[in-house]
Amino acid sequence: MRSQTELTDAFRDAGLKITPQRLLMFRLLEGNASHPTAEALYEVARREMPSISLRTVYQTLNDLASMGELLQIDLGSGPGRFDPNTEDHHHFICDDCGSIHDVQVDTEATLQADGLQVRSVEVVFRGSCATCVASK
Amino acid sequence: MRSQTELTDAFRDAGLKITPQRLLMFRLLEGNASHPTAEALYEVARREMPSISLRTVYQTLNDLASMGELLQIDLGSGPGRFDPNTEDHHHFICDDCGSIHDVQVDTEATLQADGLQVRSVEVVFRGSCATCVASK
DNA sequence: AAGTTTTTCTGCAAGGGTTGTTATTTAGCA
DNA sequence: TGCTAAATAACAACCCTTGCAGAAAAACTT
Repeated sequence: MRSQTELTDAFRDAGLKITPQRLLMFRLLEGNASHPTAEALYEVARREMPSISLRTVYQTLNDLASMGELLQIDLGSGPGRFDPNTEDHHHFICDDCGSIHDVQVDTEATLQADGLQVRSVEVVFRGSCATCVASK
Repeated sequence: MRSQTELTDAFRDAGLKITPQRLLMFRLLEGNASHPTAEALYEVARREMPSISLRTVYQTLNDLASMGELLQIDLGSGPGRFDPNTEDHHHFICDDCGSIHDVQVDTEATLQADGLQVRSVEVVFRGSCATCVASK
């Protein structure tokens, strides 16, 4: 995700208006490596802006995601997670505590199935994170 | 997924009973490479057994999945898909028509993040399948 | 700076997919 | 054949997300 200043320009360029709610979201997401849910962001946002609605949080997250500023991670169950890190990376999910960790993997996977036009690759690792391994 | 005979034994061993509903599900799933949804299986099952409930379909799918006889694939949105092929393989999802294709990939991905105890790896490729590429 | 337009906001209702609940039925065994 | 534990069908409820309406606010215009 780009900086608040750049996002402001990008939103204006896209014909979207800059509102206090959106600025707050930009701020909460910048550098956020916790892979938060919409609900979690909503809770934090409410401390600064009690009147903000969950609907607006979802709306802004969707806007950012469709602009490519945000990645949405689906865990198969439970709410979706959002990741402002749009660099090429993958995820490790701790089955014990649910935490998500960014991981770099050299995937030079070669598809053997011919005729398939690959547009994206998502790799999800599951297991136990260092903290949970230690606490066993 | 194992054969109906083996599944019958496995269910009995686990203290689960063999019912007509379960036998029907075994049959519908054996060798099924269509990655069906619960709903889709329900529709097919109803033709043979009109009284079967969607709840029972889900129940049996969950039982099979927790016994490791079935894999559940999550596409991020829409209903979950089920795969009786439990061999080590990955998936290619056509973004155009939604079809799912099994693919073999040599993934010798080496995790660089230390301390993470990997238990499973899920790789999801997205793009356009051969059929959809041809129809463009 | 005030008016106007257009977008966004909030609050709430509704949606899809899956699971919980419960009374009734059934499989498996003595 | 009768007993007991488990499975079933039907229905309600759940979670997460999106649709909708009217009120509010941002940005453009003059």
